[in-house]
Amino acid sequence: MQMRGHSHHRVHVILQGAAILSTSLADGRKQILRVLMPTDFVGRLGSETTQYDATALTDVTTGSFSRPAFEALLRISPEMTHRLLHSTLKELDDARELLLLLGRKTATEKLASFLLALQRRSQRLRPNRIRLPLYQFELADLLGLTHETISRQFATLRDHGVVECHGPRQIEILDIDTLVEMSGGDPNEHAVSPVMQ
Amino acid sequence: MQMRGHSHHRVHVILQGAAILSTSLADGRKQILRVLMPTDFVGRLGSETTQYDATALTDVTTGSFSRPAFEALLRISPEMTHRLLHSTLKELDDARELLLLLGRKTATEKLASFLLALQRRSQRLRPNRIRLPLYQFELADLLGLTHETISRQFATLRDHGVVECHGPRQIEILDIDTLVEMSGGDPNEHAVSPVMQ
DNA sequence: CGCTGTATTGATGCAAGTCAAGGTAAGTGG
DNA sequence: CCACTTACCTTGACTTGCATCAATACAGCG
Repeated sequence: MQMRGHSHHRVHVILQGAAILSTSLADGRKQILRVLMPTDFVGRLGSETTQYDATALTDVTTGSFSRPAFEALLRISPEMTHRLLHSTLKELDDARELLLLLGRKTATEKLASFLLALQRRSQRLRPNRIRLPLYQFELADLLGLTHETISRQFATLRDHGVVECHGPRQIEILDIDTLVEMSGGDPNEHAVSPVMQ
Repeated sequence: MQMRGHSHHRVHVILQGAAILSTSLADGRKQILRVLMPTDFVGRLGSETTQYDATALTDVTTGSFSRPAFEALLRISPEMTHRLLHSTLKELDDARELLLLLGRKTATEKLASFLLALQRRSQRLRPNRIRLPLYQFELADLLGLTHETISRQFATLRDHGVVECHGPRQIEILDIDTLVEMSGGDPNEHAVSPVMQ
């Protein structure tokens, strides 16, 4: 699957597999905006103008609506509208987390944060063993780095015994406390008493 | 106005004035997520966990709902739900534009892009005269730079005759073509023919 | 076996950060 | 009115984290 700008004015839902949503500049610099997972929507839901690229990471199966059909569905079903609203709000929160990462974190913190977010998300048999959905060179485009820097950051994580790599896109977290330390911390951990003036 | 984490589980609507929505790391590094303008919503709409800071830039008047009251409103009024959905989708698009800027643009491109976005938005008497809603040091926290870098970028824009500064937070765009050139361009300008495999 | 695509590692350069010292303009109050 | 403060901006010297460029390694596979 490779789509430019969600052609045909259709709305898609990811049913199985993973994909990435990205945008890029004229000279080829690319920024991945989101890793799309099952239940995620893709398409021109809001503005008529903004277009993104969707690229499959694995085999993907999707459901698909024409724009008018989708709008009719929303008109008929408040239930559906609420679900879409909540998933959009979740996407917005995820995007904002990424804004902080891209704008203010160092390379080390970026990778550590990403790995922790991934671990939080994926509840697997062995929780410290995670399958990376992306290659290192794709990770670079998600974290706003080069693939060389990603490789070097993985190397230092390995050297410090924080993670272990088992083949490509397969890593194991050995020392999660150090990883948390290296991540620069969550924004919400320093929550202070509510104030309003 | 200064709020930490939208206390009281309330939802607010900006009616007049401007504010910023931001988040920050434990050590003080800060990322501005959005400049809030009239009609923007603030509050814990989606997740129960994520908290942001809202800070007024000017005098601000807001409308306010308790969380249950707001949820009741959404249940009763599909009209309202649709409006909220659309504004959330718009916020998501804005956030994604900022993701590209933070992850992949240079300092020059960041400032140029910001000024162009500002000009696009604000339809004023003299279109090339714009009031910056933020001080330079706040701009730094929006664009993922330091205030020194912002100042230097303004200096080079001035030196090249692209903009002129009339007092703080008041600038005039003299050469919009060069500014567009310096902005690195829009992601959508290189749109290719739609493909889907 | 030799591609092709991904990852590693080293050498070097530079954009932006850091540190530091003013500058300017708008208050404030003696 | 003028010292003094406060808040924002500017500029310079220096440092550094990450990018860039380049070479090599490695694994899967047709």
